[in-house]
Amino acid sequence: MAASAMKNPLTRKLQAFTALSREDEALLDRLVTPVRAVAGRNELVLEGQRPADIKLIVGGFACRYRSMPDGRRQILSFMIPGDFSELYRTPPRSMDYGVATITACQVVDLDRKRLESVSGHPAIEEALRVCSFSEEAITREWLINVGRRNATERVAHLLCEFVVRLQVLGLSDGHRADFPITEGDLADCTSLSVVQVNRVLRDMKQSGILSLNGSDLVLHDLDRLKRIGGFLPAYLQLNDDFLDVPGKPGHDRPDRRPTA
Amino acid sequence: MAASAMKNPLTRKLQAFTALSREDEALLDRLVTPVRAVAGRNELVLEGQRPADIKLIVGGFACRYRSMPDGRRQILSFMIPGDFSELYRTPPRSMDYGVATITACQVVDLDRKRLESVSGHPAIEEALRVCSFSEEAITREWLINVGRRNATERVAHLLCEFVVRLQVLGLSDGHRADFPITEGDLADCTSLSVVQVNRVLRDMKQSGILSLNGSDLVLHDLDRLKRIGGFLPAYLQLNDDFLDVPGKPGHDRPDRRPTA
DNA sequence: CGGCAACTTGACAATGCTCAACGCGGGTGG
DNA sequence: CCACCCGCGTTGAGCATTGTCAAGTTGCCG
Repeated sequence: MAASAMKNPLTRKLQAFTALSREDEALLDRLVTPVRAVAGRNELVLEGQRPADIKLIVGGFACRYRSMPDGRRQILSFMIPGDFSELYRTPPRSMDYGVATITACQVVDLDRKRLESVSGHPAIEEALRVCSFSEEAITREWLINVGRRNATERVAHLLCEFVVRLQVLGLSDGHRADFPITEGDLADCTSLSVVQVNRVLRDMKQSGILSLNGSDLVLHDLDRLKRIGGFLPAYLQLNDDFLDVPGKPGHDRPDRRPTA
Repeated sequence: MAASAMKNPLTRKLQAFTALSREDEALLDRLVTPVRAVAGRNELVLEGQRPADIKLIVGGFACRYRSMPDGRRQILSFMIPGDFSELYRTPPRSMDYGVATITACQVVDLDRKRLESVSGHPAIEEALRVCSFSEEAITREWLINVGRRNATERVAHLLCEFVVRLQVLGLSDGHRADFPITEGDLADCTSLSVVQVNRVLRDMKQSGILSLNGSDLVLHDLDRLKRIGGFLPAYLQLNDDFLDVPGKPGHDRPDRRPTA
């Protein structure tokens, strides 16, 4: 696993969907460069515009969002390392959402032509298609989350999804993660008020489900959290390696964290 | 419009995205056959399954949906004539949603191979890509709807979207439409209770915004409805023919408070 | 004519929002 | 170096929107 920790986040993510050859990996390595640093709380793509190139996050967290006329914001999806601002299809007349960093990010500006260099590499193309489906499924899941789950369930589901996605990248062992997301961000994801998010987190801390000091998130009782949120990870379309084996309460996978 | 009313709904929809040649139209005509009749309230694709072929609706209304453990249902999108159950990409391991008819429908069962016969027809491929983006944008819009709009706004937005989409197919003049959707269906779309949907519709009828007798829907004050719902149709990615001319009063910021 | 699905309405309950206030820490400018 | 400020977190009180429950009507179809 030490070698795999060196892989770039895009490769890691796509390998969670489909097996890739060494040539595929080499091509992806070439794609993920040059990297540009962007501070936190910065716009990457403005709402309603049609950016010249596609942004690929390789470090840090960003989000797609929409602003409401009254100034409120709805986050449409989290973007974590390995995620594109647009996915594998002809761009539309104009984007219906914006993209902004949450934390400081490392970003690759991908010319659309350059992204097409993957054509002729069926495994990568297949992985990108599954990736595309996975993202749509996440949006559907968020619609369910906001529409049909109460405050506690929403936060629980969101945390479960987040940690699984990080685990794919080797950024979490499935229980602990660096979580620099503010309560305001969580509120914008779940369509709750900041106050309500705060209360939900307080209750979860008090019942020993999780702890959150600064940006250090620890999920002490992941199974409980999954049950609360009704989290069933099949929609993420991941390989079986990343999905739970049913019946195992504490499925610890040793050492996914490079430095701790 | 008489000749164009003869076109099949798929052709009409795709032409709202991109211009098509006569050969393209002929190909699409061949695709939309044979047609099978399905009664209302019937499953077309079961949740969690991976159907052998793609369903294309050519008549009637259907929906994508998810069932919750407590038996409630969330409708993820309306399917109207011209809509596919899956869109233009490699199918996933399993579907995270089901597809069911709402009214009696006419359905084409499309072998995946057969759908690939459009390759080599760039205009159709382009239209399908835009179509795909449009559908995703609709899902995002629904997430906004459920997350950030109150009951009146949600219903207003849903009705606006529905009528515009029907207009593209020639199934509405933009003000009147056959609307065989029950209040229960609307509740499942908007994440409201049936009771609340009923109250919203009652208020709208009383304030003269719309009337609804049986399945005959008339929108008397479309601009007001758009303002209430904050409906801005750009996300549908339609040709300018189908979009509002800017500068009309309908483009103000939406009313935040409900009508009464 | 009976039955069922959809629609309708009122009364009540609850989930989560708004408002307001305060703590805390890191950064910044004087 | 210190004071201030701003973003973030925290908490309580009151209340609005919407859900739940219950009951009754309508209308269609067999």
